[in-house]
Amino acid sequence: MEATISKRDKIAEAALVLFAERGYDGTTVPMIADKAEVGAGTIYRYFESKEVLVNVLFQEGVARLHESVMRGYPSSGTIREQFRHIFYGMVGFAKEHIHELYFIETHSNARYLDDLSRDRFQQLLDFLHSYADGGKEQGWIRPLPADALIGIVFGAFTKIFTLIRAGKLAETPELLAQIEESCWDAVRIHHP
Amino acid sequence: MEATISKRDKIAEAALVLFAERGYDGTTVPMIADKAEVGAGTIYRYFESKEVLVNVLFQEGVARLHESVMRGYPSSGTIREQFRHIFYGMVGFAKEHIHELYFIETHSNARYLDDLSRDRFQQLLDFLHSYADGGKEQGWIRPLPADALIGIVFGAFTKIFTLIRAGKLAETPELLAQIEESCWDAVRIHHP
Amino acid sequence: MEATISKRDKIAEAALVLFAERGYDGTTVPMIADKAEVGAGTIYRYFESKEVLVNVLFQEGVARLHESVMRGYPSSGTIREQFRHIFYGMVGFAKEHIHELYFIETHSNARYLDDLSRDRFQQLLDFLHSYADGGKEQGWIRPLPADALIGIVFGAFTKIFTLIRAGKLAETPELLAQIEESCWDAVRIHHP
Amino acid sequence: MEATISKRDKIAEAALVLFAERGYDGTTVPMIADKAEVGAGTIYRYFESKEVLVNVLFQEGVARLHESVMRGYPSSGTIREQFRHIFYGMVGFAKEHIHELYFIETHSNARYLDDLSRDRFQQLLDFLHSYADGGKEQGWIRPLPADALIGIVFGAFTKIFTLIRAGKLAETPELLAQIEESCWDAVRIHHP
DNA sequence: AATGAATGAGGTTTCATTCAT
DNA sequence: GATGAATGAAACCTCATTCAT
Repeated sequence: MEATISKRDKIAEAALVLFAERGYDGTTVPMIADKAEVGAGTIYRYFESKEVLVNVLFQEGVARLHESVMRGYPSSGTIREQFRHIFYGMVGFAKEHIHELYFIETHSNARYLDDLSRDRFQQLLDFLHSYADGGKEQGWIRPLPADALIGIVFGAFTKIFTLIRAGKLAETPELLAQIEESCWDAVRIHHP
Repeated sequence: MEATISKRDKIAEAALVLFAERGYDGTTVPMIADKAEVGAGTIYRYFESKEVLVNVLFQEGVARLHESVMRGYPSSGTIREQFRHIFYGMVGFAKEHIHELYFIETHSNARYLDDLSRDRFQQLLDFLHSYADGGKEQGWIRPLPADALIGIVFGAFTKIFTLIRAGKLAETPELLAQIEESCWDAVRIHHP
Repeated sequence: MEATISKRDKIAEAALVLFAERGYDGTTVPMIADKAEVGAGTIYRYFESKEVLVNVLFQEGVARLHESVMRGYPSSGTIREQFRHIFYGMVGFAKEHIHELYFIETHSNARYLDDLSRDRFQQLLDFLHSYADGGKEQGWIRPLPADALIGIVFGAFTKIFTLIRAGKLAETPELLAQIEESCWDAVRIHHP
Repeated sequence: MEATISKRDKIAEAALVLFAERGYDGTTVPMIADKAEVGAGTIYRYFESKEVLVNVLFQEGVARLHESVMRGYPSSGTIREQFRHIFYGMVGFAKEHIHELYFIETHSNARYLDDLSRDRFQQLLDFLHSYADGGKEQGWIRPLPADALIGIVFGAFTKIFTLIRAGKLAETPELLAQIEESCWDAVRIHHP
């Protein structure tokens, strides 16, 4: 009665982990039910179908990631400060729920995502686009297409956290600081 | 006799594209048969099972990627030259078959990979590890764990080629040159 | 106390309509609960199971139909008068609850009817049998098996009321009078 | 290899009997597979879904019934002769496959019938309508709505064949002749 | 060698029923 | 008494694999 995790949340959590580990098609509803310790039928009281479930998880995840990146964004800070903010926003998000970033990354192009899911993800990309465009205009960021710049950082970052999640890399403040610098060096212009 | 070779290859090619686009679990054997324009039963003449098929494709892909990266490797060149060689080896591989790199990337941790597949992939990683370690020893590469360094470059690179494959980025020599520089800047030490 | 009675009746009424419209197997307990505006669990306070529910409804329906046909039966009237009485007894019953006759008709041979339900229905048939046999003995009714005679009238009658229920036929005293005559002509002997 | 009943036909036959005996919702796909002596999956090679199956059976049944009633129809015969022809067309159809008429009768208003099924059934009704209207114009048939006239005959007829199917009535030429006369008397005008 | 019809295990989903509130 | 969340057996359907042709 007190501090009980709701069934809905247990299901969502179990599904997220399994989708991240095995993919959507490799995860069965009974697997989710087992991990969440509920009956298989119970899942359908909270989510219309497996497809709706994955979309809800994706939308919620993207919303949280968006929020993590945006909260306290230094709109009038330097491009460098803004980059650091975005990076550590992603770090905070990834640390909070180690599977969620990987889930979003691996599912962002999935064929079973509905329009709303695609929209929400696009909104996040739009924000990053505007950051990249601003940085390019001010001459701090390389003159690459925004998609490429975002891809480089996002690609490198999620790969690193995948390694951390797999236990192949130990997450320390020092490592994160170095990765952050590495990513910044990947996108910034280097003046000789 | 040529028809026989061609049939096995049509199956392999169809399976590779589908696995890259829909994942292993999202691809059915009849789908592969349709795309390869063979009967479903024919697939089992060439591959014992769907699982064997995905492992064979993975092993062949990794072997080709390994070969692309290794051929003409400038063992006595500079770290910078070696980096460029590895990068353009990956480019050459990715251009040759746009789906194959993505297939390898998305399947390299899959639960259905057998020991041989994991081994072959590890051999490729080992080579990259030794490159990274050499670079660090000589003071050209950041003092990050080799896994992290490889992750950054591999993560960024495959993300970029995913965007190219999706048509969101146009592949030009200039773009590639910039990406190469960007990746190098991500891992090298910047002297003031 | 009145509310209690009303709740049982709301369930019975909702179930009857749904069983008539969708059949027993096509009707779910939640559907009945929705239509009756009660919780699904409440149904089980009044009826042990879905199967018990359909049997109770059937038995009550048959009892009411029997009653409608028997009340005021002119035991010493002519065969013609008795026929008219039975016919308008069925009409009265069907008008009182347009779904109930169809429900009885479509469920009278169902595999889930229990012995009591079959008995009650047989009692009604027995009464009609004795009427038919009497009519045949007196030379007014065709020398067909009683089952056939009853089938003809019952079959034609329920079909007509199905059309009325579906709105394809308007129920008027004139129509009913003609149908009554038509049914009588179907079973009586025609003297040249 | 010779005179083997095709799997498709075994499935169709098994499904028809079960749908007639237990209704659509009361029949499960495994039941059909058992009765047809095929694997459950085989059904889906021939019919897209259970719903498609019931529609195909309905359409084929209605087409055969229509054909039975129309073949050799005496367009220039008397109303009486035409009635006899239609009646014995139905008899021929019902005798050929004792379950099929009952299947059509009980499913003709089902919610899962598609537009084509409804259309085909309406075409049969249209033919009977035109017969009834012709008979009324010529003063041989009672001035009732065509739907009512058809309902009376169809209702009585299927009820009788249900009794025959259930073994409660023995089908003899004499019985059929009497039923035919009875039905005719139900719809014709009686001149004093 | 090549096919694709056939299979049944296992996938997603529904639903009669129970039971804590 | 009344509820509706929870359940798991069983529904419909898919698909990896086999095998007669």
